[in-house]
Amino acid sequence: MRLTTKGRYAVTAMLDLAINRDNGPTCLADISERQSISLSYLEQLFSRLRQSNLVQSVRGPGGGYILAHSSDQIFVSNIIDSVNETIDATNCGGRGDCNSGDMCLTHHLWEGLSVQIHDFLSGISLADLVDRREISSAKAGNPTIEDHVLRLTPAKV
Amino acid sequence: MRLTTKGRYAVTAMLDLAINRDNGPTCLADISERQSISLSYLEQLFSRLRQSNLVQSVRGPGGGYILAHSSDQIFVSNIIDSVNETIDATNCGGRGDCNSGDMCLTHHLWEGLSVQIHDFLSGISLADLVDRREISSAKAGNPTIEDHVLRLTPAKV
DNA sequence: TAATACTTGACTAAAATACTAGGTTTTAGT
DNA sequence: ACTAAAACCTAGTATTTTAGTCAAGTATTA
Repeated sequence: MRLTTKGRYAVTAMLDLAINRDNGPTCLADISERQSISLSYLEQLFSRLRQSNLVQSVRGPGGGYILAHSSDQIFVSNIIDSVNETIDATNCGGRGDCNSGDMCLTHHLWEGLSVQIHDFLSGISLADLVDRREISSAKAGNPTIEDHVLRLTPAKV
Repeated sequence: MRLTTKGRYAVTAMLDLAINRDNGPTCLADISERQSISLSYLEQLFSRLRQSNLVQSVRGPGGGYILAHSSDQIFVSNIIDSVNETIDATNCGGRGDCNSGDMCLTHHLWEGLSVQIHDFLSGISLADLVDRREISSAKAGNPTIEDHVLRLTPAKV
């Protein structure tokens, strides 16, 4: 989980798509102008979004991008995961060969926290943002904060 | 709100401090060895943490750093805010002189989302992490997810 | 008084971010 | 068939951030 302006750009662009959904495919040039994001940077972002099957492209004149799913099925976490590489939370490259077990404490700890945040953002859909609804727990089926429990390995420091 | 390995380092180091609290001040060299973070990088991070009044330094032999408050009064959001510059969510540098009002839509939108995440991390204290307790809502007074409502300006796209 | 420990600042390398430039396909419309 | 609009692709570049090193301090106290 990485949270920077890059993710904001992607969420903003996807939101633009969701808002203009009724007008058919939205071309990147329009998004670029409306949201003040460089066209080529958008192309990079949408390349990833397309590979993640969050959008579908329509080539040729009048083409552009459309959401691959309904806006209540696309969540902020999906978008951010799509454009950001995930952080390697381990110090040993995931091999688990760390000395004295200390790394495993902090590794699992941060991983748990990261899951928390991820689950939280999994509860906010594009539809939520568009409709300005209360997020999470307003919709049945979404995990509420009470559902998230940190599960950690025993401390050893 | 920015979420990278830098914040993870800071949270990890602060957690190390919380765990070793009973042994008096903890020196950065010990944290460096236990958590595999370079000493000088820790110095940079703790310079910020001290300026934010999250830790206090004890100079001289046997010195080190101690938490400036009890571990249930220090929250993950405090730590991350301390070491990361905040993102400017506006395209116009906060002057609000954006054309056609589109920026203000996305600006307020992202700002609202950012507040959500921030409030969420404000519900997780160092004590929660140390004790591996259920986070948030397990403690009275912490905001629950239901308390957070996105407040946005009217759309205009 | 010397060891310990924090402070400060300058510097560097690597990575990520944001953008630029210049193409190539694809395809709707004429 | 031609044209233009759009996706799509590749490569490069500038800036910022991240992560860390190095060096020369200052303060504390055993």
